[in-house]
Amino acid sequence: MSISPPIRISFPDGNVKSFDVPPTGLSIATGISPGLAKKAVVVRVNGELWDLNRPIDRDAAFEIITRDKPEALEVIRHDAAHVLAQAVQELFPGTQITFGPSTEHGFYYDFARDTPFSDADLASIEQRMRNIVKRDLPIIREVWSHEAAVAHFEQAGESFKAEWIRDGIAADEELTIYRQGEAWLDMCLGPHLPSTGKLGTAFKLTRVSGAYWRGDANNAQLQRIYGLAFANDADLEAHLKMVEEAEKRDHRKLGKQLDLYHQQEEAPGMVFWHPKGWAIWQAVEQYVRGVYKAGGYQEVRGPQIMDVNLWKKSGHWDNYQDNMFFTESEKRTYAIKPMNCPGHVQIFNAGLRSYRDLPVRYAEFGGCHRNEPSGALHGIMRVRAFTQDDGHIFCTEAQIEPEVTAFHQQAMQVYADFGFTHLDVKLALRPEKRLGDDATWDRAEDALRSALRAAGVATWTELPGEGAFYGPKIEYHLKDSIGRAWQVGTMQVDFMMPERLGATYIDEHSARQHPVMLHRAIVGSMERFIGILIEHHAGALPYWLAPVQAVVTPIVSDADAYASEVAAELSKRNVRVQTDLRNEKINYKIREHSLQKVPVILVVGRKEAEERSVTLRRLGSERQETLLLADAIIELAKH
RNA sequence: GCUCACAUAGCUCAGUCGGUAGAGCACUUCCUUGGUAAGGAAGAGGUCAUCGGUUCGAUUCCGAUUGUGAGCACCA
Repeated sequence: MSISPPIRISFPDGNVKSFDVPPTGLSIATGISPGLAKKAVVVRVNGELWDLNRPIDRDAAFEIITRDKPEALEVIRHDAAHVLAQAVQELFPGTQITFGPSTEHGFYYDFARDTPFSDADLASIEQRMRNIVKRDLPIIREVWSHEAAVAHFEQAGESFKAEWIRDGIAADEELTIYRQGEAWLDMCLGPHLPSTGKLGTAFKLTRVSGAYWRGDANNAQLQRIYGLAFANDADLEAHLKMVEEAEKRDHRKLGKQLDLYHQQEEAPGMVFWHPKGWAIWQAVEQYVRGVYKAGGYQEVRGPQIMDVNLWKKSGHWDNYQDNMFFTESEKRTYAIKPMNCPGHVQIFNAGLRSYRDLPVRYAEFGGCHRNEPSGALHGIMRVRAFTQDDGHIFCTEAQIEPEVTAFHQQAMQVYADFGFTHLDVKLALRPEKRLGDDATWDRAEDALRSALRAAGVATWTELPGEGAFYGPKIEYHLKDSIGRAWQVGTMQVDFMMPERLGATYIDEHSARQHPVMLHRAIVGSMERFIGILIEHHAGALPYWLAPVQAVVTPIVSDADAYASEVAAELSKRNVRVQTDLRNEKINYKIREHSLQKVPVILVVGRKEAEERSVTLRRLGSERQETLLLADAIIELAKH
């Protein structure tokens, strides 16, 4: 028997300890203190997370990850997924396991089973999970050969697992199996907790839904069970509270409560804007119109329908015919426009352009219709009829970078003006189905990268395969009240469309050239953006966006005439103001207008009518402030 | 589009193990003129999403359709 050299373990504080026999994370932790061993979830070995009971067979930089660390939470959640899988297989034999990762707040696991899980099943599955935790089954890591694993899963009737090992795992990749107790195992990269008891009680199954095997709609439909999991009960409780609060901000709920818009069965995915909702729209539109102007854009307007041949030329028909609406007249088929760019190209083409004219910037509040799949519709965030703050810049290749940089800065200013400080910047790269050659795509993608750098963006996420069929794009994403991210702005470089639709300009050598086309939007869809605004501000829009900025209400009917006069004066200064002359007590009216999120309530009684003053109360404050009418007008007319 | 769930008054919801329905708020009328988050009384309001089946009888059970919700897929 040869004597192996001692194993050197170095700790984060710089200490180094030698072991003659490979220690485990748990044994090292126990050596330090039993308390630490109890709190330990996994260990970090040379940067990799390892199981507590996996022998450390090499010299290593070593760190103990306790339960309160973010990395530990991920392990806990992943473990919950495994416990869920075991519970389901114990209760419903014959159900196949597939995958079950951790998520932002918990975990899910996808199962293959003919009968759907019911809500009642969910409750009994959760009970069984708690039972498995109580049994405190040891979780053990084993390394298997591919053949053994395939044989095992096939014999067990787990065809999805067997398929994944064959197709999804490289032959030279280490394949690990985690046993959970005597009878249950799953293939998994790990790491895991040392036993199911360590999972604790802070988990909860939330819902069951469909998902596709390997994320492809052509594959088998699986059943996904979602759950929440946290390190302790208090965190789970806090999360549930937060979700409850977030649901109160849902734009669909607030849209109804604040009487902003409605949707109905006869027009799925379309919006009926009520006066108050449309007032918000107008405020946003006026603001964006100013942005167009400041950015050197000329506002234009194209037709709503155009001959389908134009859409065949542009390539939209090939890619999106299933998602386009068509109409027909006198034996011609027209497409209801799903985009504004071909229209803008027609306007560009209507005259002879010189290189001296470039860049040409067109903008439009362009109404578009897209026949989105029914399952995609969501309030006013994802609709079939929407309006883009769309713009197209026709320019030379050299002008791309300054144009993109200027756009980025303008976009960030717009988001800040609307109260958004945090947003994600992404760069979507060439998709599989695309126009143009790779060299052109290389140039387009690099142009966007260097423009982002020039604009001072330090980090962005690159999304391979997510670009438009005609070019790569920068995307700006905001999150809704329940954490779902929505794309708002975009900037896309397009070398294809001008050529396809015959856009040219005359260069300095009198030669015809195709310009580069930049597609850009800042708020994106007006509908979606207003939905996000409603949620972000929980319905209490800032004064300049509020549909009703002020309500004037008398205390006694003797002051009705004065209240109307105050409202008329404010209205003259373009304040969106209403009166409330109803025969109700002031408490009642204050409550109602406060719930309607009106930023300013002006109360007038006999005293104010005599003094020609108003008593002003701002939303969110109980403070009252009496001002002379003349001063109040100046104050409220400031937008 | 796929899986599952849901659809009752303007809104939020209850209810009917099959005998055509109820509350609160809102609305209308009357009383009340009240100083900063709900004053009181009376009244009116529903083909229980649509279409079909089972049944003596369907809002209730079954099926289809439409729409909505969650997730998946999609998002020019």
